[in-house]
Amino acid sequence: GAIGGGEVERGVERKGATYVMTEGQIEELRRQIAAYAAICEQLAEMHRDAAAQQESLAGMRNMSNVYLLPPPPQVPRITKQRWIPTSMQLQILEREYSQGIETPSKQYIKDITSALSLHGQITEANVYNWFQNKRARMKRKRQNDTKSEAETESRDQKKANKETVRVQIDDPD
Amino acid sequence: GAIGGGEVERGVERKGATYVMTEGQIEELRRQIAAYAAICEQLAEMHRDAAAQQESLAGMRNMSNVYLLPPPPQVPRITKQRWIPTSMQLQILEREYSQGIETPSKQYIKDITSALSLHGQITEANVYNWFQNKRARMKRKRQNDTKSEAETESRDQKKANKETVRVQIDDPD
DNA sequence: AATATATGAATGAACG
DNA sequence: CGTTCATTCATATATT
Repeated sequence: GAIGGGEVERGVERKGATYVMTEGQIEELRRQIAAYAAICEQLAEMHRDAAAQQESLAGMRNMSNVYLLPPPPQVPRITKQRWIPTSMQLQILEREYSQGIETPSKQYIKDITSALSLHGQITEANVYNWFQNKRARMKRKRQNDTKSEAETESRDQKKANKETVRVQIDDPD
Repeated sequence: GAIGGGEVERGVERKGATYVMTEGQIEELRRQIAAYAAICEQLAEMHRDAAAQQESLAGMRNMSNVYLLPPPPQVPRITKQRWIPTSMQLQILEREYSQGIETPSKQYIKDITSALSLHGQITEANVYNWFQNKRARMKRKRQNDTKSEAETESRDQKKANKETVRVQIDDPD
C-alpha cells in the first residue's frame, strides 16, 4: 500500500521541495531518454564502422575523448549579455567539480576555458565565477541540509507531516 | 551504459495518478537528458563532418538519416511546486517592506518565516527570494518611472522600448 | 485555447 | 569568501 505509507525510501529525501509529475510526464521523460539513448548508440556504431574502414578520416580519430573535441553549439547572441553556459559546457564543468576540482588554479582555468570554448563562447572569468558560485552555493546547501537535519533530529514527526500533505493531492481525471 | 539507469523508477512513489520526486531525482533526470543531448549533438556534428569528406562510406549511408529525425530538445515538463503566498502572508510581507525592511538579516528572516508559517507553508528561502524580488522590481519600476518622466515620449513608447530589446537577438548560422 | 503578465526561483556577475 | 545585485527562466494567473 503506497498511499500514506511513508515507507518512502532510504535517506534519499531531503526536506527540500518535492515535485509532482503525472504519469504522462514520466512517460514523456522515458521516451526522451530512450530516444536519445537509441540515437547515441546508432551514431556511435556508425562511427565505429566508419573508423574501422577509413581510419584516417579527419576529425574522427579520437572519439574516446568525446567531450573534448568538437562543435560550437550555439552562439546566436549579438548583444552581449551574461554568459549562458551551453549544456555541454555545464556538463563538463559539473563533472570537473564532482571529480574534486573545487578551486581550480589559474592554469587549470586557462586550460578548461580553452577546452570549453570549443563548445561555445566563454571566458576565463566565466569559469572562475562559475566555480566560485558553485562553491558558495554548495556550501550553503550543505549548511541548510545539516541544519534542518539537526532540527529534525528528534523530530521525524514533522517530516512525516510534510509527506502526508502531499498525499492529499489526487487525480483530477 | 553509464548514463542510463532505473534509479528513477525506484525512487518514484505512486500516488494516485501523480508521482512525487525529490530534487535529487529531478536533477538526475535533467542530467541524463542533458548528457544525451550533448553527446548526440557532438556525434551528429562529427558525422556530418565525416560524411562531407567521405560520402560513400559503406554502412554509413543507409543510416545517415538517423540523426536527422527525432530528438526533441525539450526538457521535461515537470511541474514544480512553487510557493504561493497566502493573502495573509503577503499582507505581512508588504507591510514589513513598506516599513523599511528591504534587506532583512538572516535572523530577521528566521523570525518572520516562523511568524508567517502560522499562516501557511513557507520557508526561509521563500522569504529571502520575496525580498530579493521585491527590491529588484521596485528598483526597476522606479527607474522606468523616472525615465518616462524625463522623456517627452508618449507613455506607450516606454513599453514599446522594453519590447524592442529582445528583437536583436538571433540568427544562428 | 492562446497570449500576456505577474511573480517565485535560479544563476552569472559584482561587491566589500 | 560570503552576500547581494541584475538578469533570466519557469510557472501561475489574468485577459482576449
